[in-house]
Amino acid sequence: MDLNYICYNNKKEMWENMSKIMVIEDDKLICNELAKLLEHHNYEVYLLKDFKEALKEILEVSPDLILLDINIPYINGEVLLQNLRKETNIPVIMVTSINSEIDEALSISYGADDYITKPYNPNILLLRIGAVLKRVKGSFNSPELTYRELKFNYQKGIIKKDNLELELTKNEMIIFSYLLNHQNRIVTREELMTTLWDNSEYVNENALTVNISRLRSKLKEIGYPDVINTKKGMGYILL
Amino acid sequence: MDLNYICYNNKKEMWENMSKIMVIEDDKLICNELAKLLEHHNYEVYLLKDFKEALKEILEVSPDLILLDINIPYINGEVLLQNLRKETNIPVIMVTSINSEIDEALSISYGADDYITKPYNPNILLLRIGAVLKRVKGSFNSPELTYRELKFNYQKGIIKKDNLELELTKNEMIIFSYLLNHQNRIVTREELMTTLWDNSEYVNENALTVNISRLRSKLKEIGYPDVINTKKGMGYILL
DNA sequence: TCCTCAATTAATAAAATCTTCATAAATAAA
DNA sequence: TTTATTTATGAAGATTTTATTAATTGAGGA
Repeated sequence: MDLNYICYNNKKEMWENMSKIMVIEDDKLICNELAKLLEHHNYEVYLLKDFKEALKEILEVSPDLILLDINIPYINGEVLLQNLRKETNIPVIMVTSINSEIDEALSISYGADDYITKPYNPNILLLRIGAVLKRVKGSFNSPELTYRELKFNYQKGIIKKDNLELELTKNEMIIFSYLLNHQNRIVTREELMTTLWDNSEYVNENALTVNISRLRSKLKEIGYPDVINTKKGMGYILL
Repeated sequence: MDLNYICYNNKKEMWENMSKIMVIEDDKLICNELAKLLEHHNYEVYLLKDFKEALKEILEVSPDLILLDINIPYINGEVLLQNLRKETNIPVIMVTSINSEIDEALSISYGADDYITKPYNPNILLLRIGAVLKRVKGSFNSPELTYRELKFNYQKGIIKKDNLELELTKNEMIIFSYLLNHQNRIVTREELMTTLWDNSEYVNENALTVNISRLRSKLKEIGYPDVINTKKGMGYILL
């Protein structure tokens, strides 16, 4: 059978959790790079090199997201987008050439969910993809924050070290990620309190202490006993 | 010139004391109200209505704080926040819609310094803004004050010399940073007293002396025995 | 309904830092 | 040199802040 698209990353056992992304792009180089990038981030990638039957194949594959290059020869990406929108709501991220602001405005008015200009930063692309998928599916692979040898996945609520996994509770996660995101300074207890409990009525001061204590002991379990440093009278800081 | 942001309150003579706040929000009504509110409280307000070039303009304006609406169309505020965090530590307060608990949690995981839900009480917003600014006040633009070969990081509460690190306690930090910020003159003991204990009369004169003594011995540890110079009957000065 | 687990409170313990005290040193004045 | 005044230091003791552990509550799942 003569497939018009290529599917990378066909580890079937993972399919259920993976998001399908269809890339419509005529430049082979970019195509391959994109495929690698996305594959590496656990997306299931389909490449489409031209617009022949594009619509049909989109409907067949039913990707979770389409990355659409607007400068495909012979046909205008916007037209495809317009046609697509008549059939489905699959989110589309338009990839436009540099400084074509008009395109940006237009693609959105035609129903693109986001746009990105070439040349783009791969990380930004990934973030945008993640954001769009999250909007649509309510879930997406949130990037993992790393701290030393630890990988912290907020969405899943786990910290990984090699193949050790640590499950954090909601409060522990909030504390850890706040500290993680402010490694450069002392974080006051007050700050953590508002982060955890907003302006909620009165919550015992000690609740925070207890939560930190538990978080510490969990971190200790995987060999990080002294990462949360107490600055008495000032707050905490991640070492 | 076609500015993408608007600057309110441009009384130049006040700029130095004023904090710049960049508001990223698409709703014009809210925008204007916010601008009025903040302006009225002597903030220098910049409005950004969409995300085109947001990052670039943020870096250009270099605000002291960013108020970021998470529900801007086309792109996700979280993505901007993530990207922003790669470049700078400008504090961000996320403004989230009412029933988006996920967003609240996420904004923290992405490194927001605080969040507030719509509709918000203006006074609470102001308080939060004040709190965040106070945290970073003074030290934001130059997180590390240098003194000879010493780097004093107020936010981390440490003094570094090469790879030696000295941890200071709260009082020691207050004293050292005060001296550091007034290197050019003699600082009276009285001044230091009020800085440390405000006006509480009940504190023994000697408490200050003892605190200075300890600070000195710590500085001595890293090879700076004589930096705090006593001017008998007058005060202290940093050599 | 009961059970489980996380979150909070409560009670107590442990630290770290701060202040005081007693006394010594340093400087200025007489 | 002597004396007075100011500052230094070292070691308690006190205070405040944070930790720990256990008990209670409360929500969600079996």
